[in-house]
Formats: sequence, C-alpha cells, structure tokens
Amino acid sequence: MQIESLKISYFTVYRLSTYLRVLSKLDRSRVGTITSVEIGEMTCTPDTQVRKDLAYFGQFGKSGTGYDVKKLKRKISEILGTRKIWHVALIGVGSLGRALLAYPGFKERGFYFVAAFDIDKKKIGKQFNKIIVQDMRYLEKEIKEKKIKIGTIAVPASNAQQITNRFVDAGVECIFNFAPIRLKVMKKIRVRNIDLASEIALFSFYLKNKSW
Amino acid sequence: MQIESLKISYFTVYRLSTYLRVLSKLDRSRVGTITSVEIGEMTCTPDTQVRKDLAYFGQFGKSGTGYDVKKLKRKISEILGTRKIWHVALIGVGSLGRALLAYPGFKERGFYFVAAFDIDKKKIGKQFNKIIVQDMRYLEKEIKEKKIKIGTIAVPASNAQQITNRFVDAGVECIFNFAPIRLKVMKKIRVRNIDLASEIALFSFYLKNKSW
DNA sequence: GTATGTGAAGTAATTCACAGCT
DNA sequence: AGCTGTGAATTACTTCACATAC
Repeated sequence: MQIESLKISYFTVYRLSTYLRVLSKLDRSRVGTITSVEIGEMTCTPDTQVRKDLAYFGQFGKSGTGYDVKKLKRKISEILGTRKIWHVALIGVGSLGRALLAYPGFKERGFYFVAAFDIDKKKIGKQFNKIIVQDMRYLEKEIKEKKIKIGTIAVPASNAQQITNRFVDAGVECIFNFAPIRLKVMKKIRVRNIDLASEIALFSFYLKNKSW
Repeated sequence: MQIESLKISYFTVYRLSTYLRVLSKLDRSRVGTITSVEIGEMTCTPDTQVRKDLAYFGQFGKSGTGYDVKKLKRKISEILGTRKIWHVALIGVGSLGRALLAYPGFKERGFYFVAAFDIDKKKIGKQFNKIIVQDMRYLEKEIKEKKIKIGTIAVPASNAQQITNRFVDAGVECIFNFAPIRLKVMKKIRVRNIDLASEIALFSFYLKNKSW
C-alpha cells in the first residue's frame, strides 16, 4: 500500500496500533465483521474517530455491516508496516534496558533487538534474552551491517545526546528515547520520548489541582 | 498555590515538568536569571510557548530580564506538586516492574514506591530496591493504610482491568498503566498509558511512509 | 534595548451531522 | 434499518504580534 501525500497525524497512527491490537485478540474466536462502535468501545475511542482514522487510508468497510475483521486486521498491519521485520538496537543494558529486551510486545509487532551495547565492561559479553552485550566501539559497524533503522536509548541523560549523534551518523532514522532529555536532531529523524518522571508528574498536578 | 478553575491542558503540565528538569540542572552553577528563549532552547519548545505555559499560573518573570532561576524552579515545583512526597504502589514485579522500582527519576520528583505486589508466589517476600513484594491479597489494606493515590500496573493485559477495579475501589485516583490495554474507569480517575508497542509502531509507519 | 505577558490569529485534531450505500 | 465515509463545525493547542515593564 502506498499512502498519498496526505499528512497523517501521530495521533491517528497511534490509535491504529490500538485498533490492530484489539482486532488481533478477536480474530480467533470471532468471525465476520465488526463495527466502528465496537472498535471504539474496546479502545476507548469515539466511533467517529475510528472511522475517520481508517478513512485516511481507503474505504475498508461496508455500509450497514461494518468491517471484515480479517481484512481490516491485514489492512492496518500493512498501513503500520508491521508485516515486516524491523531491526532495533539498544544502548544501555541497565534494568530498564533489560526490561525492554524482555518485552514481548515488540516481537509481536515485528521489532527485534539485534544488538545491545553498554559502556560497563562487566556487562560486555553477557547475554540477555539471547542478545550479547557489545562494546560501544562496535556501534556504527553493527548498525550498518544489520541495517538498523531504529535505536533505543536507555542510558542516563548525560550520555544520550552523544549516542544520538552516533546513531544518526550511522544511519538510524528513528530513536526511542528513555533518557530524560530532549534530543537535538535533524527534522527528518523521528524521536519518541518516554519520559517517565514527567508522566508521573501529571499525577501530582492532578492530585493537587484536580484538573487537567 | 491555588489554581483558578482555568483548564490546563495535559501538554502544558508535561512541558512544565521538562522546564523544571532543565532548571534543576542549572541551579548550582548558574546564578540569577534565565529567559524563556533559553528555556525553550533547552527543552525544544518555542519561547512563546514557554511564556504562555508559565503565564497560566501567574506572572513570575521580569520584563527585560527574564525569570529568576531559583524562584521559577520553586514555583514550578509548587504548581506540579512535586514538593510533596507521593506514595506509589506497583503491581507486577517482572522485569519492567523492577526497572520502575529502580528508576531514579521518580524519587527525584517525590514519587516513592511504598508497596509492591505480584501473583507469583516465588516473588512474594523477596526484596527489590528495599521494597518487599507482597501477596496480592493485601492490596486494599496497603493502599488504605499508606494512603496511596497512585498505582502502577506492570502486568499482562489480561489482569490489568481487574487490578484497576481493585485500585479504584481502594481509593487510588491515578493509574500509571504499562499493560497494552485501555482501562475502563470513571472520569475522575486519571490514567496514563505507556504503550511501548504502539509507540514503536509509529516508527515502522514512518519508515514505510516517510510521513506523520 | 530586551524580555515578559497576552489577546488575536492561525493551525491541528476531534466531533457532529448527514448523505449514501448495503 | 444499520453503518460507513466525509464535509462542516467545533474544540483544543500553538504561534504571532505587540503593548507593557524593566
């Protein structure tokens, strides 16, 4: 599938991923069709939003009936690009890094960690979830050889920018950043920040002010 | 500080947290004032956005000069409620749960895990980061006794809704959810979902379509 | 001159309302 | 009748432009 140059928002892509997940859980037991209202209920999304998100990419539904579950699942997979295998690198094999290596949700969607690095000499050579931790000096070599386009940063903030620069120079286009710092990159590089402390800070604000 | 009933968006609160972080790093070495342009550069936010975010809560700056670093830092802390200690519960002491227990960013902001639970009998009684894993049956008791308002869910999707219900019944008001499922809760309960698989799905979409 | 604070303007995202298909 | 697909309306968020303060 080739998407017209229509601009798709981050929000839409994210929701598509949640639709795909609930469809995947359905597929076995359920046959036939599903409506946008049902998808909406399962994902806490208004049905009109579900339809609009899908409509950006074509007309997959049947008026009066809904969407064919199997077909829709395949379509969303295609749109998201999750029918392909993606190679991912990890920098920082601390407790968070190891949790990411072990996270089953990535493999399910076709994202495979194929290289892990750490500056800690004691960790180098050790194996976690079948990935052997390597010395940082091989970063560029591995990224190029394994055609890695997605890099994951799970190191303290102080080292994150430098690793980002090395990632980008080596050909990484997408960065999954768990370090609490906003990385400076060219516009064409995608960065997703998971800032756990800022996320939890929303709660103290809410508990204090009962608003947001 | 009491905030007028002006509606503050999630985006504003989140950004305030990032401003606070860069201010905290400055405080030692730097004296005096900082401008919205400087804060903006450090957090990848337009300066006009920085000023607008701050202006929701009062007039902390000085025209022609900027903001007093120490004072601004204190103000944002007050706004976010991070000058207080918040008790947090964790359900699910798998690799992700343990990474959360070990994450230093929470304590820095005043969020302390004070109870952890797991269904795995082998984990119960074990200690991680000074927290002893307890049997799930003590969930309600601990939440009430320790006045826990923030609960963290790091279990598979299949158990997440049931735990949510127990959380809410016991008095939890904010839920930090790492399970890949949209939890159903009353409107007054705050939920922040960290859906790692959906986040990474954005990358395959981008790599495939070079857009979002 | 320099930087804040803010109403007004602009942009983006969501929701409504309904025409049209099955 | 039931449900999709979509332009129009709405709401939310961001950026601009500039009056005001130091």
